[in-house]
Amino acid sequence: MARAGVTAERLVRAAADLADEVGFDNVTVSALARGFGVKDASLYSHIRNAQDLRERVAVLALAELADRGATALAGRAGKDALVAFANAYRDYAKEHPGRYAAMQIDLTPEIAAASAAGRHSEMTRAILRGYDLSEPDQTDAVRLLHSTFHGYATLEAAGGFRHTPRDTESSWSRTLDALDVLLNHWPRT
Amino acid sequence: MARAGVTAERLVRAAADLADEVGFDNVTVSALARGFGVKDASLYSHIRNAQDLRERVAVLALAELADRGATALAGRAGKDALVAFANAYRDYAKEHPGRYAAMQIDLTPEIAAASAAGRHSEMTRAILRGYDLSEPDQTDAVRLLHSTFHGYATLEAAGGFRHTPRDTESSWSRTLDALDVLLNHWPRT
DNA sequence: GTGGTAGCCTAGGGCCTCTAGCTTTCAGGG
DNA sequence: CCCTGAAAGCTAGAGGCCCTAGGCTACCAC
Repeated sequence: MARAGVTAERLVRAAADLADEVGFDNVTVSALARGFGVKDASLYSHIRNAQDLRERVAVLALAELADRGATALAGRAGKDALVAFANAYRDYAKEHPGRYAAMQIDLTPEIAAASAAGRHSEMTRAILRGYDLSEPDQTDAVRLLHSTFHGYATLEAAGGFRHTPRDTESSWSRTLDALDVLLNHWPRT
Repeated sequence: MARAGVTAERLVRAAADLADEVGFDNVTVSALARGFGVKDASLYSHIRNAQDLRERVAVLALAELADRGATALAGRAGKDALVAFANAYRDYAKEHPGRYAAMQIDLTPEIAAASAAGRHSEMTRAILRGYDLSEPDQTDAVRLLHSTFHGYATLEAAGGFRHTPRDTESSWSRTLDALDVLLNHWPRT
């Protein structure tokens, strides 16, 4: 009975990789066990259940994306920061569709609080320092930016833009230009 | 052997209702059969398989939402149209989370073409008639609007805005103001 | 009445989740 | 060098979901 050397961490990483390959919905405990050459039941000493596994993948993805965002923001301000951060977001979604999908599951407040989710809001807020916005406009703008990034990434990944000839790269670039203009012309209360 | 009177249409409608109640991911052929007081296998003469069922729910939701959008747009133009359409979109997502989730699955090109998906783009484009935009800016703006509506609706539904005190209603209203400003100041090429 | 068809059924196989309880490996202390 | 306890795996098995194959039955049209 040779040990496969399974740990919770390796398991979650494998699950994330599998998600990127076959889709988050198709990640199963059984498939994962097969990948490690081990029986399904053996994995339950590392994870509580399938839901737990999914949540861990979500937390991993949130942390990875937060790191990328932080790198993108480093040393940039204003539109530069906006573009760099937005690209980090979209690129991650394109490179890691499974991980990105995992991020969308509804985390319990406790898990969400312990995750990197907060860093995402902070960073989006940091971008706005390059623009002249005070509360509550800032919060509204954060929500708009986050919505737009997320919406664009998911719609593009789901092929929602395929039916129009216009290439998504140019559209994305223009969308960022537009958001920059928007933040500069934010309607005052 | 009393007949339960199952038809594909009633099945799809029941699936959609169930999705709104327990979440789209938890809609199962078995649960649906139980609801009709019928065995699982009996449903397979009405639907091809579980995936087929999901697609039909998606198509139903797309059509319903398109109808609401059309009603909202009737007799309105400019910002009025923008706000009415956006609200129709968001309200539908709030009232019918399961149906809304169904709309996000990746439809095959054939099914997508036969669905009301095209009407959605058309309507979004119609809103832009109130603003002065020509191609390719129009397509880019359509994508931005759609992304933002969709992103806001999904993030709000997933509770992504819960951690900030600011109420989502006001944020939404201001977001629409901002989008109106944006369309009026769209960066020219 | 009598067909035909549509609606339901039983039987059964395959995959996935998860629990319970047992065996083996391995590291560290006596 | 042996012993032992924890960690890593295993088998068995129950339950749920998906789906196919093939048979029965209610109902409508003629």
